[in-house]
Amino acid sequence: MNIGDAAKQSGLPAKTIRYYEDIGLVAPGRAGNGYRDFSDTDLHKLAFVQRARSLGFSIEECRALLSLYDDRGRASADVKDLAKAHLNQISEKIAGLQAMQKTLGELVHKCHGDDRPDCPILDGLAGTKAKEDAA
Amino acid sequence: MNIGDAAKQSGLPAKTIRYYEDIGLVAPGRAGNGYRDFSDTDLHKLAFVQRARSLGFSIEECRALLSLYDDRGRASADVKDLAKAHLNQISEKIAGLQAMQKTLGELVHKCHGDDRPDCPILDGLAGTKAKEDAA
DNA sequence: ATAAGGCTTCCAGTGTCTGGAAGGTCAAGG
DNA sequence: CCTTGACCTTCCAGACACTGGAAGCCTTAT
Repeated sequence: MNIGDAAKQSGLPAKTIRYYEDIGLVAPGRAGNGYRDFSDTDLHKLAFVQRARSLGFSIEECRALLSLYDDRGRASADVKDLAKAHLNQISEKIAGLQAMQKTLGELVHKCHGDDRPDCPILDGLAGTKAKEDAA
Repeated sequence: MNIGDAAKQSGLPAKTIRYYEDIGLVAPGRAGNGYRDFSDTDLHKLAFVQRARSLGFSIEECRALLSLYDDRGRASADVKDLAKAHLNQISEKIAGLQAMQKTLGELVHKCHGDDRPDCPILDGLAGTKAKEDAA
């Protein structure tokens, strides 16, 4: 199967698939004309990586997951550990974003947003009047 | 003021400050010896950018905010629009991460995590048994 | 024969720094 | 005066995960 069809079936752009080959995530064979030739196994791996990436796993985490997937004798605990570590990273990112949301939301709330120049958002960013002064 | 002190006062690494000069966010003067010489205004700008970055604004958004900050005649509505657009981006990121958290959390929950190879996480990523089979 | 579309490789750019090398400057101590 | 160490300078390269584009070969249809 050529790269265009592999792209359609895996949901990944052809460019990305070539990149994945470059970094050694997949190793499709080659047809006589030099075209990449994707087997079913290759396709499964691509789809696997696509799903793992969509869950936020880094490329290196995907590589680790793929090698666990290939290892018939793996311990599911190893996979679970990797996934839990990633869940922690996700939670931290969410917490960070929620903190931003709260702070910025408060500033936005305080800003009247008309054509006058006075702006609590800029004041907050500048560090002047950072605390509420008769909010 | 030298870059080391500017770094301490703004909370930004010296490397980052040099980078910000490179891309034109700040333009400190130079002392006779070639060292950068940061004025109070430069320091304020650096601290401003530091805060804006910590709220997740991109460099280009920071550039826009700085120019609004410099513009005594700005309309606060312009600032508010920028901030609200950024709040939307934050909300979208949070939603995306929460979706990942939910999906991955369910997979982790289903995985017994012992030394046997059977692993619902890998099955889920592989697309086989993606739906719960007697979860 | 030709044209369209898919495939190949390679180079460069995205965004935001970060690390390191090679070398100039400054203040303190001997 | 010389050395040492901390600080400063510039420039190059790398990190992440692609993405775009150019130049050129291969396949298929007309």
